[in-house]
Amino acid sequence: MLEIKFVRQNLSEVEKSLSTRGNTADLETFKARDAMRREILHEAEGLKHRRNVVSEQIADMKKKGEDAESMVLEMREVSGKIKELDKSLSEHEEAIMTILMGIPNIPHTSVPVGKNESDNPVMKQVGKCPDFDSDPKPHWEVGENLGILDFERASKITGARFPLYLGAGAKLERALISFMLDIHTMEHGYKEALPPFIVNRQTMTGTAQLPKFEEDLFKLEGWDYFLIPTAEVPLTNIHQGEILDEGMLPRYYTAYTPCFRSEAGSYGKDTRGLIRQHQFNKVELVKICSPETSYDELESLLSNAETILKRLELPYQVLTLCTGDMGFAASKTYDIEVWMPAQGVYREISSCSNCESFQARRANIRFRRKGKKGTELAHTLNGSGLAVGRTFAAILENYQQPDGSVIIPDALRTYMGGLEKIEV
RNA sequence: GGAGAGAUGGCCGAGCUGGCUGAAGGCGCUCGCCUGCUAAGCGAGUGUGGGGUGAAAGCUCCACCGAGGGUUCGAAUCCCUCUCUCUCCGCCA
Repeated sequence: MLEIKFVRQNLSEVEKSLSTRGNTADLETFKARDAMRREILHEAEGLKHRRNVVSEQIADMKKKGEDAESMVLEMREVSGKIKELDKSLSEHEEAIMTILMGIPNIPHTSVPVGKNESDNPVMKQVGKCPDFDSDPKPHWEVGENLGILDFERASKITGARFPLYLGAGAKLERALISFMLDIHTMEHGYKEALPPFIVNRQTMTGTAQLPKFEEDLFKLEGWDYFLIPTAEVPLTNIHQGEILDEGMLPRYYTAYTPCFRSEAGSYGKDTRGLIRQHQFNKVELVKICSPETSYDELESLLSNAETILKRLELPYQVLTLCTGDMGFAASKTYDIEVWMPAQGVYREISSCSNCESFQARRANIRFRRKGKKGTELAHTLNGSGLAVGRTFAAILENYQQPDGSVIIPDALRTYMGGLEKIEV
């Protein structure tokens, strides 16, 4: 959410930034409601002041045994008026909130303007794409042939877009999770968390999944609770409503969680394999920091995620998302895409964003500078480090052998009990 | 699931027979004094959000005692609903 004052004072800038993202908002209504709100607020506060003063007089008079009946009658009327004003005030505030909640973050000045994913500039490409004598198989074929992935039985158990890992496959997924968490906690300084996988409405609103994107979420029947679509949600909300000491910043958190997404509107996309599932595993990185450090923190967050791919020796590229392709809460986002040889394309495996104060304002995450009065909003960042299922898929495709087996990347072997190769 | 107790400022903790209580007292923290050092002691200050005014410091007003409603001229204090925490019983991984 943007600051109401900022929107009030920068209407045209907000409108311009919205258009580069391909969004609109009812700023006319905002302007009108905002003006009315302030007018009513002024009147209501004046009456409340009068009520406070007169109530004190009434107390004095009663103490002296004097008759205060006429004042009581007058105040009865004033209180009625206040009640009316407060009601209309909250209506305006609700309407303003609805508009404000629907406005995406303002892109950072360094973000390239563009319409969609085809306008995302490639920043760099790392690693060498493997050569294959014959056409490489897609990961679902590799996995099913090895008996480590079973989509048919998964759909029997639940339905489409759920994974079933078996044997060395289940173990590989678990190994990847441990591998990623160990690097982030032991080498990059993140604190490991194991948060709830179900969160309430306020938490979902804090990180901006709500109110706008409710249809993307799984909601529990009979509860105002939701399955998390990413660990970004519980991790960023750890300090929801808190005022942190400057010395506590930056906070780095990492967690493995399953992620649940309804994938509404993606029918027919990536129907095969691990790429687009209703449930998938992810190791997430979250940072909470002071505003002046957040763009440096974004660069190091990106490099923390890249480390995983480098250690696994998987080829990848990094893109800067253009204004039209960025997520709702982000000011700037880098995507990491891993090489998928069977399709001959790079696929997103991590998305690293600086949300500046956009989420912090909603989740009320503030900090106090030493020796300074007042509080400031923190900046929040998040990134995948990495999407585990997609990493699994990339390993199957990049490390597949002509005989159908899959070599385990060196870095992972200790996590696989020394296993060097998965074969039938 | 049944019975009871509670939720107050950074923390602890009064107030809860309604009216100078934004809130006693203590701890912590900041600044100053004192002091071989440290500790102790003394003095002052120390919440958040939102209006108005001002270049700013500031001044001023409104709101906030878990959340939301209600009663009242007036609510931290009374009533209702909800959430959470704790204790006991039951059930259970």
